[in-house]
Order: sequence, then C-alpha cells, then structure tokens
Amino acid sequence: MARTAGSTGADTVERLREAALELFAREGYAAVSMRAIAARTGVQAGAIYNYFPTKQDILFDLLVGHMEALATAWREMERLSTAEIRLADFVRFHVRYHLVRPREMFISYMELRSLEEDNFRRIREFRRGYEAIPRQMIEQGMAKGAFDVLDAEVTTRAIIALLNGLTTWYREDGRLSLGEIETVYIGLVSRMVGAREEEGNV
Amino acid sequence: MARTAGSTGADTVERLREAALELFAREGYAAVSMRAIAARTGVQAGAIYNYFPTKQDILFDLLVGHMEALATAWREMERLSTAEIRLADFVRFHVRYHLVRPREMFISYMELRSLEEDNFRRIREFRRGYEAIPRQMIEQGMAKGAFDVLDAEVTTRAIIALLNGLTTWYREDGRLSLGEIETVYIGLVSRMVGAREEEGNV
DNA sequence: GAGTTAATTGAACAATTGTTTAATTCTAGC
DNA sequence: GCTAGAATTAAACAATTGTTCAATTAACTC
Repeated sequence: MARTAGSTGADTVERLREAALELFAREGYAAVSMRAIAARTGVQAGAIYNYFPTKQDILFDLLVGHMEALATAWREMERLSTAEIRLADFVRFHVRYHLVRPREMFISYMELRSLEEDNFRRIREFRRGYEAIPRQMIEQGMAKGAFDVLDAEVTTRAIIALLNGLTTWYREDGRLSLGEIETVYIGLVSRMVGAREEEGNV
Repeated sequence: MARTAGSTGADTVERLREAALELFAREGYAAVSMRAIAARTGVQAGAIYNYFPTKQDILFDLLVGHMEALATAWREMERLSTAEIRLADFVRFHVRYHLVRPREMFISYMELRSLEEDNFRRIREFRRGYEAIPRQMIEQGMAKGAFDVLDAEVTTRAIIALLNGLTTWYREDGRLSLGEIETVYIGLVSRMVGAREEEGNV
C-alpha cells in the first residue's frame, strides 16, 4: 500500500500536530513514541518524517507556534493606559488565553527540559520576552508610586508562577466560570503589587 | 565478578535513591534509564532489583518519602496562634523546606503523571492533606474576619501555585537570600488574603 | 488518459529499554 | 579458617525506540 485516498499534506501535518500536542501534554514528551503519534493520526510512523525531520522538531514546532501566537495575541489587544489597568489587562489576557489552550500552556512550561540545547535557548528567549511584559508594568507602576512592592523581580516571578499554576487545577467543568476566575486573579495580583485603590481597575 | 569490596545494602540503596532523585529531577522520569541510575551509583543495572522491584517503585519510594517527611516536619514546628500568624508560619516553612530540597519538590509535582494509577492516587491523597493546611487557615481567618478573600478555593490554589513556582526560578547563588525570599513571600501571601494589618505578622 | 508529483506504507535497522537469572565474590558469625 | 548468606556482576531476554527507504498508490497537470 501507499498513498491513501483523500490524503493531503496540509491536513496530515495539522492532525499530527494535534495528536502530538495531546499526547505530549498527557504523557510527557519522553514517554510518547513516534508510533503513538502516528497511530493517533491514523497513519504509519514513517509518514511523520515527511513533515518533521525528527521527534524533537515536533515539540519545537509546537512550542514556537504557541509562543509566537501568544506574543501576537497580546500585541493585538494591549492598550496604552496606567500601570494598574495595563497589569489587570495582562492578567485577564493571560488567564483567558491559556485556559482555552491548557495543553499548549502545559507543555510550554513542562517540556522545556526536553528541548535540546539550541532549541531550549530559543524558547527561553521567547519566554523572557513575554515575562518582561508584566515586569515592566510593575517597575513602571513602582516608579510612578502607583504600586508598592518589596521586590520587583520576586513579585513578578510570583505572579507568573501564580498565573501558570492555573493549568494544574483548572477544569472546564469546574465550579467557577472563566470570567469569575479572571476576576479573582485580577484582584489577587492587584493586591500583590500593592495597587493604591484596590477596586475599580477595569 | 560479583559482590564488590566494601558494599553494604543500606549504603547502596541510599546511593541509588540519591542518583534517581538527581536524574529524575534533571531529565524526567521517562527519560532516565535504569542503566543511567546504576551508572551514577557505580553499580550494574541488575543490582537495582535487589532494592526496588521496578523502576516505578523507585519514583514512588522517593515521592512517598518526600511527602511523609514534609508532613512530619510541619507537624513538628506548627504552633497554635491566630490565622494570620499561622499562615505566615506556613509560608515560611514551605519556602524554607523546599528551597533546601529543590529536587524533591520538583519531581513531586512534575512527575505525578508518571505514576501508575494506584500510586498516583496515594500521592494525590498526601498532597490533598498537605494543601488542606493553608486552606483551613484561610477559611478560619475568613470566619473570624481577619482575612478578606473573594474565593477561598481559588485563593488557596493561587497561593500554592505561587509557592510551588519557586522551583522554577530559585537558584542558590541568586541575588536574594533564603530569608529575604521568605519575607517577600510572606508579604505577598498576607496581601493576597487581605490580612487586616499588613505588617507585624511574625 | 498518460505522465508527474505528492503521500503513504511496511519492512527493516541498530540501539536502547526494563527486567531476569545463574554465577561469582565478599562479609559476618562461629 | 570455614561456612552461610548478602551483594553484585555480566550476560541474556523480548519488546520498543527513532529513523530510513524502496515500493506503491492517489491526485493533479496537460
């Protein structure tokens, strides 16, 4: 046998991405075999190599894609305003964006260690750029006296950890809606940075 | 060849634990082979099976050991007091305990998915018990009017995520000392729960 | 409808995996 | 100094791993 009826490359590569994303998120990169990804796509293992040179390239492709889409999405919706409002915007954006893409979020911070040297460095750069966004807001808010923070670096990292921690417990069918979780998180972050007026940050 | 000079079982099993802990933390359970653990211990792969029936049992042994030691350590140092002080105590304890054992902390929340069904359930129970500690403090503080919290569950989970996130960025040779990080974290958590008097929680 | 290209199979590769077992050497107790 | 048991090696097992490639079939072009 060979080419199967109705198969097109663009379709197959997309189904491969989806299968790999699901499996990497659920089992972890190292525990997933090329045959498992192929089986889930309804294809033989050899076919994968028409689209990705190695297993590592699948992971890297997923992570780059996620980070680029994330950065683009933020750029498209960010607005100029005070540090308080911009930080609240960022929290809302981050929560909303990731809760709709839990698998991407999960692998993008769980599978960093599965990346080879060069790939790791590139993804790390992406992350640094993204994490610089809240950091700058906090520093700006401090400079203008709108925030009261003991240590900008630790506070930023704590906020990022708190945001990323969402993946470990959020369930779509949970008690709270996405909007309610956003509200709670915005309130928490607002307190963490010691924003002057606790309410009214829209 | 066979038994090597100066070898005792108690010593070997401890070195095996240490090797497995280091490798699991660095590479991930699935990416570590029995031969890699053996090599790091200075022993052949077959020797491991005198102490652990399977690879899975090594991971489980490490996780159970960590969770039990963690719970014991907290019980030994906890004291009766107000919710504010007890929560600050807990944060300080958690930060200090884990920053001295980054590898245990790392695998105990990164490798949960590598556990087989039954083992996973047992470790999850341990975790639930431990995470109930801050949750109860928060609920108690709310009931007494000492805390002002929008949602107890989400706030608890956010605090736990923030605490666990330490592993992803803490470095022993970093800018801040363990004590300074503790102080910042206690302040952050205190704000998150809306503790009435922000300072003076010792 | 013939010829070209795109897409896939299926078998094969060597390497590595977790685990078992018989043989061997060391240590401890008498 | 002998012996029993503890500790380990080294070889072997079948299964699985990532990857390659010639053969084969489907879709597209003219």
